[in-house]
Amino acid sequence: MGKDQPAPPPNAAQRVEEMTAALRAAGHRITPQRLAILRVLASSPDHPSVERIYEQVAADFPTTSLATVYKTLTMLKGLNQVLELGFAHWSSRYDGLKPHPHAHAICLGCGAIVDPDIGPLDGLARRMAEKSGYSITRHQLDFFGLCPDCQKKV
Amino acid sequence: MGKDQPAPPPNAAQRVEEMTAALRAAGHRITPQRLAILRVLASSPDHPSVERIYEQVAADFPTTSLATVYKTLTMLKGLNQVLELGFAHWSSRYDGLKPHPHAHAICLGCGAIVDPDIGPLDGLARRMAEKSGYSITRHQLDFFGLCPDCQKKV
DNA sequence: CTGAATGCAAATACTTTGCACAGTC
DNA sequence: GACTGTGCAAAGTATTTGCATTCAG
Repeated sequence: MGKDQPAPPPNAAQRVEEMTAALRAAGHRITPQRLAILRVLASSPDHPSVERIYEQVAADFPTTSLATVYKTLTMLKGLNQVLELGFAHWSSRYDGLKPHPHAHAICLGCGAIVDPDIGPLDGLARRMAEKSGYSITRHQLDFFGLCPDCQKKV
Repeated sequence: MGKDQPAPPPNAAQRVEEMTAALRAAGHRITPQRLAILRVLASSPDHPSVERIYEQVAADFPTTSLATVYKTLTMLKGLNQVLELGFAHWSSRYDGLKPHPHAHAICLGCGAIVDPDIGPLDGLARRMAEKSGYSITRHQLDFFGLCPDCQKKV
């Protein structure tokens, strides 16, 4: 049992299935380590960092290495089974529950990340494509501020 | 004379003034190195990297160091005189012309960055604040894809 | 003159890579 | 049994920091 872990989402088991299937379909093997990583991803609505995923995996699987976590995440990213939230000054965070681009709010105080549905960005993406001439394949929208808890602490 | 540098924007001189004033107002000194950095920022619509800024500054000012460029940019960031576009797997890029958050399109082929006006994100920011309870102070919206030139090359 | 800024080099943080061994299919 | 995946350690990249020297105000 973790510290203040949010409740695992209802579709966790299903997501593990999907990710497993995607790996197999791409000709990759399902090792115990990978399965453990998938389970962590599928049950973490809090967008864990590599380090955090590693800690949780290492709990049941002490011999796991950070490198394996990195490699697995890179693989899942390539299969669009996990969304990487990359930042300049902090380590990346990962979303294995909704592996398609969507807006996030990041707390500058404690690092908490949430992703309520605020509607699609298709309109903006289309306008950007038109005005820039770029062919857009991916996007990242991050709002930075303070979460309710950290607002109180100031 | 640079390589394929875009034309410097008309308000370059004015922006140098503004940035200089902001530095002075904050009690910082205007050194030749800093002035050179400001000039590069004010005349670069292409969102240069630190390395690129450094190269240009070093052209007229061979003794400049990367550390100074980093320190100056951090300072300007704090004064909201430059916008940092931070990414996970590439070095940050800087916008000294429009130092307030706005959408960008990044070419995954050549790294070109453009920022046509696609309208404000206030609505989304408000919705995110309401739904998340976060107090939002800053945002970053990036579209990734291929620029017109790189589309041809594929 | 005096304290802030520079420039060098060393340190840091995160991520990737090479390779021998282990374990899945 | 073949060959991918793992885990360790070393390498790589981007950025920050410490400190003696220099210089702007």
